[in-house]
Amino acid sequence: MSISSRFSVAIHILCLLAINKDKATNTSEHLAGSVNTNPVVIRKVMSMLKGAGLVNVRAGVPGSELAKGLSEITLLDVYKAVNVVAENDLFNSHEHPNPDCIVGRNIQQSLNKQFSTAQKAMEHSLEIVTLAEVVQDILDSDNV
Amino acid sequence: MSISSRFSVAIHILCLLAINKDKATNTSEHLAGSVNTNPVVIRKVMSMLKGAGLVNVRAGVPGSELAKGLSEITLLDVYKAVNVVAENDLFNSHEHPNPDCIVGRNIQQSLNKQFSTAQKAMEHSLEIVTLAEVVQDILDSDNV
DNA sequence: TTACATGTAACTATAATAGTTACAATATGA
DNA sequence: TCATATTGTAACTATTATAGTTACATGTAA
Repeated sequence: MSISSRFSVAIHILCLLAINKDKATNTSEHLAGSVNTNPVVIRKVMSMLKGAGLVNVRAGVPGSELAKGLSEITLLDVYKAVNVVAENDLFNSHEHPNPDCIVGRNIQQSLNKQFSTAQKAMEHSLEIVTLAEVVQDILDSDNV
Repeated sequence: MSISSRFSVAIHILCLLAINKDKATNTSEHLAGSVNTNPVVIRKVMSMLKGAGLVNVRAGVPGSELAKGLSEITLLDVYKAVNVVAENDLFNSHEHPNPDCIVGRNIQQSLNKQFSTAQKAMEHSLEIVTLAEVVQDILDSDNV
């Protein structure tokens, strides 16, 4: 199991928009060239980012741009925008354990506690990083 | 995307073995009755738990038992035993971004850092909880 | 040696991902 | 206004993983 690459594609796109300010050139075709995928994949991700208020893009108008400052967008914002993991659903529990068994009738709530805590720990790690840091890291890496 | 319920099934099994010390009655048939699944599913999970040294079970001999003390088994041990998430593979990155683009040629290492940190945060959360706590929680819940 | 459990291969149904084709809807410049 | 180019989306495919199931070989012990 792995979290969908929609997330990494979304981060890639947003970094590109941050670095290339020339809005009109940021078409799905062009972005697809950098990500190395199909333009329709880009447009689908773009549609989700637009829904979350992270990018500006309009039907018929070529190109796109960030709708917020780089340092105002955390990795958690992007993660939620592209809907790769549902609320409290990183871990999948088996359903309908036997209620006639002490373990069966109590384990779900115990697991939910632990799983929820673990998921939150992961999400918190994404929350404390902004795209500004990721872009800076990319620029730094390229200048070595 | 969700992490396989093999993990929750494995925890369920281990809790049962902790509560029912009568080894011979812990057959895959019986465990399947509490988890509410097929005995073969139990045997597959059991095979992985055995491989990780968490349970004792032998071909031809009915039943099973814990191979370690409850407080010596963390949720991370179980998670690794059933192999639900590969090393550094919780997040799936898009492959082959364009090396002719500054973002394309640098984003993978930036993402790997962030994704690895997030995965470790989640796994650490599992590491600090032992099965002893989960079993105690189950017993407490049942006595309300 | 019989009975019964474990171990495992092979198959099914289901669901999600990533990519693709096709086309409608939209906006803009000539 | 119309031609053109792009976005938005539906519909389809191939691939992969999960969870469950059947079938049967293997192993143990009474």
